[in-house]
Amino acid sequence: MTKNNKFALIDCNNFYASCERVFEPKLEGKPIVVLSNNDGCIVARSNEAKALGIKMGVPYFQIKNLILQNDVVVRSSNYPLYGDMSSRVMRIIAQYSPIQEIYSIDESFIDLEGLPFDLVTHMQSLRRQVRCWTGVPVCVGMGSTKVLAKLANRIAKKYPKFNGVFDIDALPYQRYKRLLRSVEVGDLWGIGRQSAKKLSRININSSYDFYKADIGIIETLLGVNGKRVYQELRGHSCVSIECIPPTRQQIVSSRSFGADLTDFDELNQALTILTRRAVNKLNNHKLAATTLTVFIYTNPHKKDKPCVHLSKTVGMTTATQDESLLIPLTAKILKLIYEPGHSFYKGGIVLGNLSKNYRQQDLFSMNQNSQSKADNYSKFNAIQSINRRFNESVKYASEVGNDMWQSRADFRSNRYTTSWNELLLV
DNA sequence: TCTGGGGTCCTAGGACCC
DNA sequence: TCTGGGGTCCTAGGACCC
Repeated sequence: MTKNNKFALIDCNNFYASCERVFEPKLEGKPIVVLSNNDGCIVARSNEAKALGIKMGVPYFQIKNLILQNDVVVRSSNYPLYGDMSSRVMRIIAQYSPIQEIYSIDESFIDLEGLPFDLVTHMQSLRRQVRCWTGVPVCVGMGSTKVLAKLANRIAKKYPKFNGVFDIDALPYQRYKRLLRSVEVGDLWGIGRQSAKKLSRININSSYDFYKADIGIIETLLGVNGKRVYQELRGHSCVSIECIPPTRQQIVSSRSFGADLTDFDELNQALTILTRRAVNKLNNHKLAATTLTVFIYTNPHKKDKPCVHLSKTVGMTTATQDESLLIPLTAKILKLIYEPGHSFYKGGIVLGNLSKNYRQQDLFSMNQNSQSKADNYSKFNAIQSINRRFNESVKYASEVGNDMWQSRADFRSNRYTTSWNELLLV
């Protein structure tokens, strides 16, 4: 290690559940769960819900009884609300360090190295300010590597005596050792279920077992990623902060449908709308794509029916961001892969091989009537600006249909911060 | 009846080249 | 009987993250 790194990980506590509470304070102290799209699985739980033994990721229908018996409050996920709350939290965090990485919707790393403050006090004031300005509770973990900051955050959350801020570097070795013994290796950042299983076969179960292990064995078993975690756990920083998000490689837009679909037109409606969403994202990032993948799946959980994965990728000669090309192309690909007789439960599209959108011309189409190209381009722009202003009011015919594909969201709260019609009433 | 969505990176294997 | 060595690129699948 050449320099003394110092990272902090700020993580919102039970983020989605906390966002719901901000706008419904009567939920304070009650068990809350938030469901995934289509009200399928549990994706967030308040502490009270965790205490009831509700696990992350379990299907909602499997624990419906438990939920009813314990008066658990259920919410469908409300991404416009969470996304907006997240950006408010992130802006506050940014004031506490010049170097910030927004790692996920509810987590941010900042670089604390060289800051002329007492770091624990500095982070306590961050916590207070986020809580006070947004209503969202956060905890802060500090360490000389990202893996250690993550681990420290766990401790900050778990033990109230630290008041939400914990610096793992401050521990003397004996206590650090004890801490590692109490954490399963699979709870380290970067060690997932499969790796934990492999490690368990050679009697590595706790983080301390992992810490003590031979680096060669770890690399053989887990590859470079495992080796990185190992080194970070020993205080050698291998993963740096990324202030600028790397250009994305692909844009995915997919859904499990509200009901199983068998009909071509129903599938086409769903995929058209999903394509439009992906294209909007593409344009927001000022990117263009050269490949388009369309896929439809039957439900793998239904054991009595064959599990069918149909998909096809096509490449285009030039990178495009034009929905008037991509939407018909989706329909064309769907026609190629579609097989009648199956019940499809999920589908989507992937835009791949993304590049910066320079509106580059195809070398081989230079001779084409450039006037028709220009017409096409201005039509595309006109539709886009109308849709931005009037809420997606110009549609493709294939976007209109029976809406059978629409996901369930039976328990959605209001979009309090992003929709005029859904403001909080006082 | 009912089982998320959106990403990244790594690795192994195939195709291809000289 | 006997079938090189070294390299690149692409893709599919696996593992991980939230």
